[in-house]
Amino acid sequence: MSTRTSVTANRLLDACQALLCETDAHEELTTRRIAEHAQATPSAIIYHFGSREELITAVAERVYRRLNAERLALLRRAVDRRFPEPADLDEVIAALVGPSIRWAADPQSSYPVLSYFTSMAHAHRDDTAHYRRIIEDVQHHKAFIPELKRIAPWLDEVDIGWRLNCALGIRSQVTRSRQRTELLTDHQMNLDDPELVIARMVEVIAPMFRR
Amino acid sequence: MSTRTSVTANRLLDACQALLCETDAHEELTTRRIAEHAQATPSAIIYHFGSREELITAVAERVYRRLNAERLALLRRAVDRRFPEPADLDEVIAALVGPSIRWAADPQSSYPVLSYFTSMAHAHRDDTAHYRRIIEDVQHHKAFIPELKRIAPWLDEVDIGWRLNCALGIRSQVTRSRQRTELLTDHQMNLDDPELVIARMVEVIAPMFRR
DNA sequence: GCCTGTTTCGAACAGCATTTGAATTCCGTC
DNA sequence: GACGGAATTCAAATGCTGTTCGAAACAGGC
Repeated sequence: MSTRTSVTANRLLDACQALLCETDAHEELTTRRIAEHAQATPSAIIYHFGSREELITAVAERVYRRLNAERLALLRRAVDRRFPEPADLDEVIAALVGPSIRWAADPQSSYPVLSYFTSMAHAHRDDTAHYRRIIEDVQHHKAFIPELKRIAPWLDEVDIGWRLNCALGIRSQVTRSRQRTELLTDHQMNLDDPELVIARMVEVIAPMFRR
Repeated sequence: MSTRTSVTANRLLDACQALLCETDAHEELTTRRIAEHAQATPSAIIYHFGSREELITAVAERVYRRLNAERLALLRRAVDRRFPEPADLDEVIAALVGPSIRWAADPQSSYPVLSYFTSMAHAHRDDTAHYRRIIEDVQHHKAFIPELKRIAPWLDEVDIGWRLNCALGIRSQVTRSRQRTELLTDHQMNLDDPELVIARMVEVIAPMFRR
């Protein structure tokens, strides 16, 4: 196997990402089509990544990293703005859920990669690390715990983690089950405006951290 | 195609469900293996159901129906207990999320079917009805709206639907991302005890519907 | 007995991810 | 510039997959 950094490897990553974002027909995400799109052969995928799944995982990891960086940058900004006082709760929650919501609403973004990847990781719940590894990486989320603890010191760390987890569940529901959200709200909510959706989420999540 | 009710069709449904529940290796959910387990041939799957996916969908539908019935029975019980007063909020929320949580915690249950099915339906977001049909069926969830409206009359129907949707997101997070939940709560929460988890969820969801 | 419609089955087919081994390209060293 | 060994590419082959097809087996009404 190679270093995963050759020009071909990068073209494969880009091709895979493009196919995941452009089309909704993920049936067509075959090694042959990815390779064709990258001007390579299916064997190149195996050579550089070991398997088709590991290529997809590598793509997802790239995208995840960008999303996480955005999240953490927003958290830092929220903290800095009030330091040394605790950050504003609404702003921290917006930092937590905002990037996902904005990406999911933007048809230009790479969000479909994450959407597809998490579905797959859940379906193959068995499996050899490489799917789960990314899904279970909660370090960036854990970064929110200390600040939330400062905001709501009467909650212990378990309570904070539990509420954080619930907030993430709400986020997933909104980003990944858009149509269900629409049906339950009778199409009265404008899900195309991410800032409005974020405000709605803050409105529901913030009370979890209040007395 | 047949009526889907012949003895062979039923054996195929049972075999598919058994394979989905028994093993974690869903790679192995092939037409040949399902057929073998049902003492039939792969062609029988096509003949009775049209495709492998439609067989899986039929299995999921069967399981969904049972879960929904359980949910609605609990809702009715909660309503009847206080009639003509509005039902107890905590009890209504427990009716909404309880069955899923209990099924997910019970290794004997058919919950893996739903877990697998929803993942697949999300991954193939493109697609021809037959996956989505079940996922987007929110009628049983909508049944909760009128009662929640009686409990929290100061919220309009959109607010209720939105909060209901958020509650479902929390439920999904807990049932489907168990390990993430464990990590965020530092393994301090006993996720094996469904009643304890339900109580924790009520504690977080109920405030959404309070003034 | 036959005939019609339903159900089963085995043999094919196209497509898939991956393996293999040979061919090609690359690059530091002579 | 030429050599040698490693890194990379590729075409062909392997063993899966879901599905198609046509022939066989079976059913029940006349």
